[in-house]
Amino acid sequence: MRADAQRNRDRIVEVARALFRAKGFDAVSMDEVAKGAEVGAGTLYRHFPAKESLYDAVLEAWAGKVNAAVDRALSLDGSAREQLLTWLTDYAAMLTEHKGAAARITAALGDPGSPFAAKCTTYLNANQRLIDGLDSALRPGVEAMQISRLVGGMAAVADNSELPADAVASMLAVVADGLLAP
Amino acid sequence: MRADAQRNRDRIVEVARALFRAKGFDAVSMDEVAKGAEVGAGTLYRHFPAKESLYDAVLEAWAGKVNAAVDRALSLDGSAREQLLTWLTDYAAMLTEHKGAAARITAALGDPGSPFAAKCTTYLNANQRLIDGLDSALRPGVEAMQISRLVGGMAAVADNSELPADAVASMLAVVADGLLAP
DNA sequence: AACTATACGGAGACACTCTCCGTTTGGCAA
DNA sequence: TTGCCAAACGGAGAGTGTCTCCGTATAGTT
Repeated sequence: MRADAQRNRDRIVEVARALFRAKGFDAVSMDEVAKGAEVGAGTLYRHFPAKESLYDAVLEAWAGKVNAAVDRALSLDGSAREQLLTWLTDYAAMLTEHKGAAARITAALGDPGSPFAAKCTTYLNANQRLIDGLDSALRPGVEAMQISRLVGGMAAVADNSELPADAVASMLAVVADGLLAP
Repeated sequence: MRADAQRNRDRIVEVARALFRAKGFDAVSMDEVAKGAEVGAGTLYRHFPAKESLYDAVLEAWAGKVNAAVDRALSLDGSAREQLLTWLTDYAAMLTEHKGAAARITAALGDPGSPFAAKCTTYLNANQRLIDGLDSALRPGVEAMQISRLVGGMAAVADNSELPADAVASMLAVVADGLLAP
């Protein structure tokens, strides 16, 4: 990539990150990003062929936190319920960190063609590692996809309605108890 | 209301119902509805000041089914778990009957200014009746809003990803077990 | 210094929601 | 029946998005 192209790309992602964090996916226009990064619309769209691709680039580093979170939960010195709840809470928090991300990523869970496909795989693997780690404490037949959807759905609701942390926690507690073996 | 206005309104709702059912909220344009009902855009917007108001009108009758469903569940001859699961399943099925409805209604749950406010109240009341009916079988402190959000979130995920019935059922089973007393 | 692949910018095509306002019409009163 | 006017109509177009096209500029190489 040419040096000017790299510079522009970096600046675009930086500006977009700030805007998305402040206003959420829908409320940010591509024009706004282009103006902020001082590039033309054409340049913006050559780097990121769709708005979702730009969003994906913005979330890049953040996806790496997922594995750290599952490690942390599994290494926790507590009951299976505590470990599970820790992970679910962290997981939901990461999904709601950027407004609009939870619904988008959860919707993409089964779609290999989505710009978020790589992130979905990361998530599913993390949940699988959790299932393996908690082993027999979970109800039989629980799958990674199921947990991803359950928590993704809760995170999307929390995000949409801007719920306080305790409302989210009480919903996650219900999900956690449901996931543990009867 | 003048007779021609009534006729137009009825035709608009009828056309919109068919379109929304077939394509979902986002994929239907107001122009399309106007063309289909053979009215101008101005007429459409006089009857329904926003697209969501039209959607609300389309869902009108359907909201009445909610109370019937909660009655059915409570009068069921079975365990509390069976009653709860029956209701959650019916509830989720009603939310996913129209593409896009689950996410919209769930997002409106705490917003009295939404066009869906009346429907939200109906839902919340239905869940409250369920809580009263099941009484001590549920975990302490469960609220109607909580159940509405939990199931609304699941329904939204199911709707977005077009999940098969058994995938939805397995998620609802987790939620149901979580809601029952430990 | 010349050359070319690469990248740039911004006008504008296209799709949407929603508004404004001149025109038409249903329903009533004389 | 006729005349009136409040109520209703229709559609052009304002405003706001996403994304494309293509003539122009420039980085990096020879």
